[in-house]
Amino acid sequence: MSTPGGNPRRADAMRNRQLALEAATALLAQPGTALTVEAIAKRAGLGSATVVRAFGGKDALLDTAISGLLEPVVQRAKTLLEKDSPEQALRTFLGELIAFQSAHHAISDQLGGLDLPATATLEAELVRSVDEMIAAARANGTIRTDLAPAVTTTLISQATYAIARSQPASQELADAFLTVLMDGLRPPTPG
Amino acid sequence: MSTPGGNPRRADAMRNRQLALEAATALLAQPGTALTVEAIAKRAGLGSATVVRAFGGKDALLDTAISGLLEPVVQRAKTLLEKDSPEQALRTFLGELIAFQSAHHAISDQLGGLDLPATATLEAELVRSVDEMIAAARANGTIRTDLAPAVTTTLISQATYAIARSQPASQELADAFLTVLMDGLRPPTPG
DNA sequence: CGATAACTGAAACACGCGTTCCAGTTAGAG
DNA sequence: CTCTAACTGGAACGCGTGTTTCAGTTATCG
Repeated sequence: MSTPGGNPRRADAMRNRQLALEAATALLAQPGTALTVEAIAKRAGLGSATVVRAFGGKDALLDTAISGLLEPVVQRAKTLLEKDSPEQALRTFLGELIAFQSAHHAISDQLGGLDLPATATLEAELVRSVDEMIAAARANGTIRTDLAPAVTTTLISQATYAIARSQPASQELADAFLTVLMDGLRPPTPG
Repeated sequence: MSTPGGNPRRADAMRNRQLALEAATALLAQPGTALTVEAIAKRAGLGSATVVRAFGGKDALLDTAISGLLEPVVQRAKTLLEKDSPEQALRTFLGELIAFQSAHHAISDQLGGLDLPATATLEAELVRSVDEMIAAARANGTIRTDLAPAVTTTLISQATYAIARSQPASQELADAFLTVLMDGLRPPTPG
C-alpha cells in the first residue's frame, strides 16, 4: 500500500513525485495548454496513474504546485509591510502581485471549482497582509477613509485579479492600473 | 429536414424555440445552477434534443439568449452618450453595466470557451461606446490624458468585469468602485 | 377527415477527463 | 543473488455533458 498524498517510500517514486510537481508548475506558467492530468504526465514523462498516485488526486497536486508558487509572494508581502511606508508597500506589492498573476494566470483559471486548501490558506494570509497595509495607510492619512475597509480590500483584490487576467498582459496596463487605483484611493481633496 | 439554427416551420416548434430561449435566459440570471442543456430543457419542459435542434447547438442558443440580454445595454450606452456629459455618461453607464453583470454573472462564466458571434459583436459595440465616452471626456478635460486611450478602455472594461464578478455583489462595493475609478481617472492635480 | 412531412424526446452515442485496476517491472533489504 | 513489496503505466472504468438517432406523435394542408 502506498501512502496516498504522502511521501512515497522508494527513491524512484520520490523522484517521480518531484517530476510531476515540476511539470505541473511549468504548465501553470504556460497557458493555452489544457491543464489535464494527461498533459502533466506527458510533460513529466510518466504515466497518468503515477502522477495522480503521488499526490492522491489532481486537486492535491495542483494545490501543492500553486501554494509552492504563492508562498514567496506571501512572504514578500510581510516583508514589504515591515520595511516600507504603507502606501509604498501597497503599491509595490500590488505591482508584484499583478506580475505574478500575469506570469501564472493559469492559476486563476483553476481557483474556481477545485479544492485547494493550502492555496486557500495562503490567499487568506495574503488578503490579511493587504488589509494591514490598508489599515496602516488609512491611519497614516495616505488613503481615503470614506470607504469601508472591507470594501477597499475587496475592491483591490478583485481589480488586481482582473488586470492580471486581461489579455494581452502588458506592463503599461499594469502601471496604468496602479496609477489610477492609487490616485483614486487617495483622500479626496475637498472641493 | 428542419432548418438548423433557423426558424422552424411549424407553430408548435416556434413556440418551443421560444420556451427554450426563455428558459436559457432565466438560467443565465440564476447562478449556482449548472447551465447544461439538460437543465435548460427541464426548465422549458422539453426534451434536450428539442432544445438543441431549435438553435443548432448549445452555443447558438446561449449566443441568442445572451445577445438578447445585451442588446438593450448597448442601446443604453449610445443613448447616454448623446444626452449626458461624457463624464456623467461614463459613470452612469459603468454603474448600470456592473448592475447588469451582477444580475447575470452566469454570462461572464460562459464567455470563455464558447463560440458566441452575436455576443462578441455586441461586446465590440459596447467597447466602442466606452471608447467614445473616454475620448469625449479626454477632450473635455474631465479625465486624465496621461494614459493611452486603449489602456484606459481595457482598464475600465476589466475592472468593471471584476467588480461585477465579486461575491457578494453589493451595491456598496459597486459604488465604492465607481468612486475610486472615477477619482483615479480625473486629471492629476499637479503637486 | 386523411395524408404526410415536421416535429418530439428518451435513449443511445461520442468525447474528454479524473480515477482505478492489475499484470509486469524494479528498487533495495537480507 | 534472491526475493518481495513498492512502484509503474497502459487500459479500463465512471461520470458529466453535448449531440444524434429513430420510432412515435402531431400540426397543417388539401
